[in-house]
Amino acid sequence: MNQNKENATTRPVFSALRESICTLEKPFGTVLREVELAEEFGVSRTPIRQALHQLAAIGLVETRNGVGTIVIAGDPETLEDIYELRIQLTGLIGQFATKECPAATAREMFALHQEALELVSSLSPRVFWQLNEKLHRTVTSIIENRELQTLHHLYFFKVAPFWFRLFLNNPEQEFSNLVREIEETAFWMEKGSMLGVANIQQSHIAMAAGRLKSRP
Amino acid sequence: MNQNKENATTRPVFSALRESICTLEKPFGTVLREVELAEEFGVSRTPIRQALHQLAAIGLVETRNGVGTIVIAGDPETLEDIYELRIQLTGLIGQFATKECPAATAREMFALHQEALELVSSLSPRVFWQLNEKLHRTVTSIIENRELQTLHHLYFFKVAPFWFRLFLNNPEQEFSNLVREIEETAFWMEKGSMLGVANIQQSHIAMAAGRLKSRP
DNA sequence: ACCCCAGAAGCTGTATACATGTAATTTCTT
DNA sequence: AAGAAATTACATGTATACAGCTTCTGGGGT
Repeated sequence: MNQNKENATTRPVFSALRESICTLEKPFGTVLREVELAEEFGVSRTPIRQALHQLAAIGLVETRNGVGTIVIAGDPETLEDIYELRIQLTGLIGQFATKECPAATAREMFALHQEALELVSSLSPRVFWQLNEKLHRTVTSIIENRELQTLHHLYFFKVAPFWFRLFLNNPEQEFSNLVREIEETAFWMEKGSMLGVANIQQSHIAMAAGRLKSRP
Repeated sequence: MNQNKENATTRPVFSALRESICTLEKPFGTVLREVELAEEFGVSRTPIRQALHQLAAIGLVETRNGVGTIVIAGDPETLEDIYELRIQLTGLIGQFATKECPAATAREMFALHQEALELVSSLSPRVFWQLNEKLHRTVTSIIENRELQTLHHLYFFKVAPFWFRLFLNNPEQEFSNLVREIEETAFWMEKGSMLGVANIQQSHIAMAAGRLKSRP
């Protein structure tokens, strides 16, 4: 759950695999084999195994003896459970956020909005992913309760495979939604209403969940 | 986070260590050494390391290169964060619980109450731990959202070291509190009000948090 | 007497060899 | 020819050897 700073070898493997999974480069059902990954990353099986175990711990993969490690992120069965809980968790941000919005954070969000406006025409999946991650990290930083911070971070990656699928199906629409989300978040941050930030985040997550439901 | 069913070797080590930590047999600051544990459990370092990594993933320990794995469960610094979030999570049970209380579950809780009444005089730490765990498992079973179930389970173990310390300081008081908690939970279960169950749970957790604050 | 640095001891991190589990394929039987 | 049992190929699980990092200790310089 806590992804530790730790091991210089395991950490990059973990991050790379997590991103591959969230961006559907390795979609639901993909089988990951330790020896293959070991050769790919140029390390032994040991750190690969550690990374896979960490991914299993946060529920992105499942390891089966004699078979392999299977990607279970994006499992349609658990879609509703994950989104419903994430919506509630996001609502809690309002209660556990900093009273005031640090000026630096608001500026960061405005800068992100500018950046997004410039890059929106690219429709690049990689850019879309990076903007989303930056938005997420900035919002997370205003949470003062470290436990909620950890959970919010965790569930970002749990829902990522779902909304990334939405993006691939309709890049223009989702990209413009993202720009609006960033804009509205920046607005409430400047106004200093952390409750507003939480509500906006909650709304966008709930709307994404709705779009997923309507088009499976 | 998910404690997998998995490995026949790693799993028992993980469970045993988790219980040792939660019952303060290995209190905050204890250093766990892989070779020692390996000899103690009669296995190699490999499964021990896996168990320790799992414990680190759920935030009960922290591994430092060249030093050892240190128990950080019960860290006074994070006490407030953990309890505040757990209180909120427990409140969510009301929204995500089964509509009706399964008759078997209510009966289980009544049986637990009887058992608790019989065993209360023992004041045994082990009994106290087991009753608490049973209460927890039964309450968890009425949660229909699997993600919330996982989190509720996770945070039970995260706060365990704190209330177990309360118990050791004042066994009679805490044992009688536990019996009341079980009794009240059983009452609401029989009434069929899952919201009532959630509220009772939330109250007792909040009260425990209060007791911890007043006597550090 | 005190401080600083070097070196040894002991820990975790990584690599690799071996054991065990799973599933597909092949072969033998009917 | 069809089906079931055995074998084989290949996956993860476990054990162990070696490398790198921390910390403590002891000796020498000031």
